[in-house]
Amino acid sequence: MTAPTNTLPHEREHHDTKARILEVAERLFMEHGFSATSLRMITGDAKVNLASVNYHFGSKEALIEAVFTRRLSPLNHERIKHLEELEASAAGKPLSVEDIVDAFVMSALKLGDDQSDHGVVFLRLLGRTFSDPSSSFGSLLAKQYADVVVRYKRALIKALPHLSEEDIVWRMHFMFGTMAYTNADMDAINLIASCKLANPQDQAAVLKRLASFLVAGFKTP
Amino acid sequence: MTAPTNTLPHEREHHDTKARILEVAERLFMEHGFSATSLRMITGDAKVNLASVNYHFGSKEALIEAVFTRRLSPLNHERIKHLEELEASAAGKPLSVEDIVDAFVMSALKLGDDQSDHGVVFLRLLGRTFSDPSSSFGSLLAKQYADVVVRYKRALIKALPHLSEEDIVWRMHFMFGTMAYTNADMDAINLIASCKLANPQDQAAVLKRLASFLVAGFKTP
DNA sequence: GTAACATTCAAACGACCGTTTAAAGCGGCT
DNA sequence: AGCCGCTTTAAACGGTCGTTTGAATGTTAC
Repeated sequence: MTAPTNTLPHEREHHDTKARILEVAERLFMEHGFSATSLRMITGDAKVNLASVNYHFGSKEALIEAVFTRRLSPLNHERIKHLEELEASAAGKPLSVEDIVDAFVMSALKLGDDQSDHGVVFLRLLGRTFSDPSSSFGSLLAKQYADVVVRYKRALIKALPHLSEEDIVWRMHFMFGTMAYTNADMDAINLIASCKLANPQDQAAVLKRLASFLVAGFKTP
Repeated sequence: MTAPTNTLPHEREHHDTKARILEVAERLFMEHGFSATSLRMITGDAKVNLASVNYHFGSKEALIEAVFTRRLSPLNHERIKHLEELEASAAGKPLSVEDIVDAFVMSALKLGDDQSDHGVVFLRLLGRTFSDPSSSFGSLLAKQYADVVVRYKRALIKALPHLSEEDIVWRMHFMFGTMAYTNADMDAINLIASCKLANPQDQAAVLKRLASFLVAGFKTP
């Protein structure tokens, strides 16, 4: 039909249109949102033909899904792997809240598959999407996150046995929210600051602060 | 020119078109986002003529601004008033973190000017907008929040003298984020839950949980 | 009544949207 | 050579967008 089959004809003759579309789309979606980013903006920036998107992905919505699964799936697999390693070391004992939150938050840093800040760009996109009402991605995100949620919830229940499940659930909700927003609107910090910040874009340092903030929230009785 | 002058002709003959536009717009913006909500959707739901928006507000963007200032301004004034009352009672002594966070978070509940949940609807819209990249509202929100930020920051610095200003700023950033997301995506909680929650839409109870979560985050060394 | 004003209305404007089409380009193959 | 997939291209499609227009409608003041 249309999409590339398994046979890769000559792998990367004249640079892959598909990959460049994904990259530019990710950036523009992050900058302008989904419905405000037109295919003409994407194909224009990527210097490919307008019809390429529908040829390679089928539709704009399918492109959005592709942008997501490309990054979100590795991220959540990393989160699960990270947690499993902790559980293996603990040998049945409950994990510390510190370790659990750390695993969830810091896994985001290991997204630097190839290049520098691609992972961070995607994190911001992800944060913005969590509160984007543009339908249908809710179920997509739900599916992608389902396993992560189940496992971290189980670990937190074990780590905080004095809390009810309802408490755990709400605090996880708050954690997701803080995480999403922190990455989404990193510029807003300057609104609050009005003083020079040491490392306004040192992701690792920010996430460390975030983690300790969240740990304290989880631990409160 | 176009907009209604100070002279109010007969106050409310055939119910005010302008008010109904504002109300419907607020709801639809919340449900679908800004760029995905068309003026035809708004005027259709509000049962007013399409041109009414441009007649009464001038443009779509001006309508969005109107939707915001109508609700956000009273909210932030309430936050400031709440904080000032605490400070008056304290007579120069530092406030407790509990009181400060409580004032910020709970002020949202006092928005029920006239009706039931209009305030909550707006809170969700506000949360979604915080991470909406649709430009220009950044400066609008910044202006609306400037005073609130300054005062709460000052109060928190006094309440937590052992923390650096940088710590305070980041934790306020986290608070803003958690607050925004919590109200924006109240449905996502069901994704995490998979167990029956006692009060999934009792705003007051949720905000109480949120406040204690945030207080613990602020207090951590 | 009528002039002046404020509001509503149906219709149209040009611009941009996502998508489709049909032809052209191009590498690998026999 | 010629054919065959795959990919790119330019152009157009129908539709929706925000906005504007000019006439109709109501409302107030003299």
